[in-house]
Amino acid sequence: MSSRKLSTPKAEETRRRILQAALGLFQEKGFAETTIREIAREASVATGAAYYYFPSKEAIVMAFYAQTQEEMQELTRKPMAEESDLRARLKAILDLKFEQLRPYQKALGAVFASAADPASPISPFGDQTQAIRDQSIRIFREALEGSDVKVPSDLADHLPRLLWLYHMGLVLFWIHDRSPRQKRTERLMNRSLDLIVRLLRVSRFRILAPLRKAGVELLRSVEE
Amino acid sequence: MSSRKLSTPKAEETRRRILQAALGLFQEKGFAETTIREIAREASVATGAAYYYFPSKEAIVMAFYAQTQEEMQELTRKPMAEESDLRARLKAILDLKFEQLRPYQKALGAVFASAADPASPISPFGDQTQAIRDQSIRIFREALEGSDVKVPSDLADHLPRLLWLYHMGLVLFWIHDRSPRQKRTERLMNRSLDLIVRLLRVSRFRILAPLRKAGVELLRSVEE
DNA sequence: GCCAATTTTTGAACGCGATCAAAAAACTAC
DNA sequence: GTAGTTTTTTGATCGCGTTCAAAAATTGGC
Repeated sequence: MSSRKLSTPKAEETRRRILQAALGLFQEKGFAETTIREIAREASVATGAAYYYFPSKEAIVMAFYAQTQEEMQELTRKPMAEESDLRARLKAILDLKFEQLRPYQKALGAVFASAADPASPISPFGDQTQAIRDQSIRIFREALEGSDVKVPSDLADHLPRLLWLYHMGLVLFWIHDRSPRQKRTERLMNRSLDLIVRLLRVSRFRILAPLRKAGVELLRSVEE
Repeated sequence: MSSRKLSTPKAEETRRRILQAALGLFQEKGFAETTIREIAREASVATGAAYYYFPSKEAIVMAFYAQTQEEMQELTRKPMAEESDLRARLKAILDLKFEQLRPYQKALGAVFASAADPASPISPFGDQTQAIRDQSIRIFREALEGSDVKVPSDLADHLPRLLWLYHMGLVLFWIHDRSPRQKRTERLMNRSLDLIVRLLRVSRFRILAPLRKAGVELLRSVEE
């Protein structure tokens, strides 16, 4: 994440200035179009200073990940305490997420671009993002555990990860969504939530047990 | 794709030399580590020549897409004529795909990296790759139509796209798969194929009709 | 075969992300 | 306060992808 063991003098302020300048510019012009030189200029430091605090341009995005994930942890606390219906709990998480990411929609296109490259340091699936990812998955675990839906235990083990993956897919769709006010994402979210909750409810039926078992086997084989 | 309206003198040969040099180097060292200067040197042309034939480094990858897709069209002809079991037909397609891509596994990481960026010209989901994508989806349509499985027509409309998406997911998994001889991908492929075929077989059951309908609604909302 | 028009090839130049030796500032112990 | 050490900042420098004006090669009409 950061290249420094945050030695926390007042010059830690510089780091914040650089991060803030970067996010502002990412928001304004996107990730690829923002140059390190601009970021540094905006933050009133020399070009090299950005590299003193962040090992790369992409690492700045990592810092952004971490920051938004911490915010999410806070933001979801209230709805998780107030609501017990699973659909409502999941919708609350997703709504908060999109509200939080909205200003960065354009910038995130380029960020997600690294999603699929195992070599990229900012891949949401890579080693370097594991801590942040785990924290994000935990939110879905809590959403499940505090809800009224009872899921077969073999399936329940995999559900938080699966829901996290689902939410990443939604974010990916949202990034591409050029419809007015992202109505298509809204529709997809509502319909997919319906389907998910219905699938979970029928997942306990005896007739579907062999199918469910095949599904769980599949999930197990993915998780090594 | 190509920047030239392939004026087809013998200097079209140059284009082939550049593409071949690029693919060789991508295979050897990966996409990001291969420089345009190297490609040009390997092809015995000046740096700028590469840009005369390909608008960018990424466009070379696009040409690679197109070429492999044409090969796939050829390669799948035989198994599609010989086999009628759906699972076997799908497995044949996937096996051929992985066999074809194996030499480029490392290079493809970087290629797929653009998958998620709507702005990237080489995103497999973007406008510029539509022709190639459609051709790829057609292979799955043929695999379905020539098979023995009967699928409800509302679902059948969406299946080729869905199977294409599934196959992209598998390729993505395969790129990340560092297990010996990609055994994990092999396992995931077999189990997911089992599940898909089973799901298709039960998709006609009356009891599941409402669930299926919800699923089809979901698919429809994605496809605008 | 010749010359004008066109296509192809060249390599210097640009701004980029990133690096690093050295300068400046901040901190520590006395 | 001062000297020595560490942290922070600087900007010149590197090789990269990409651009482009100009040179070279090719083509087509006569």
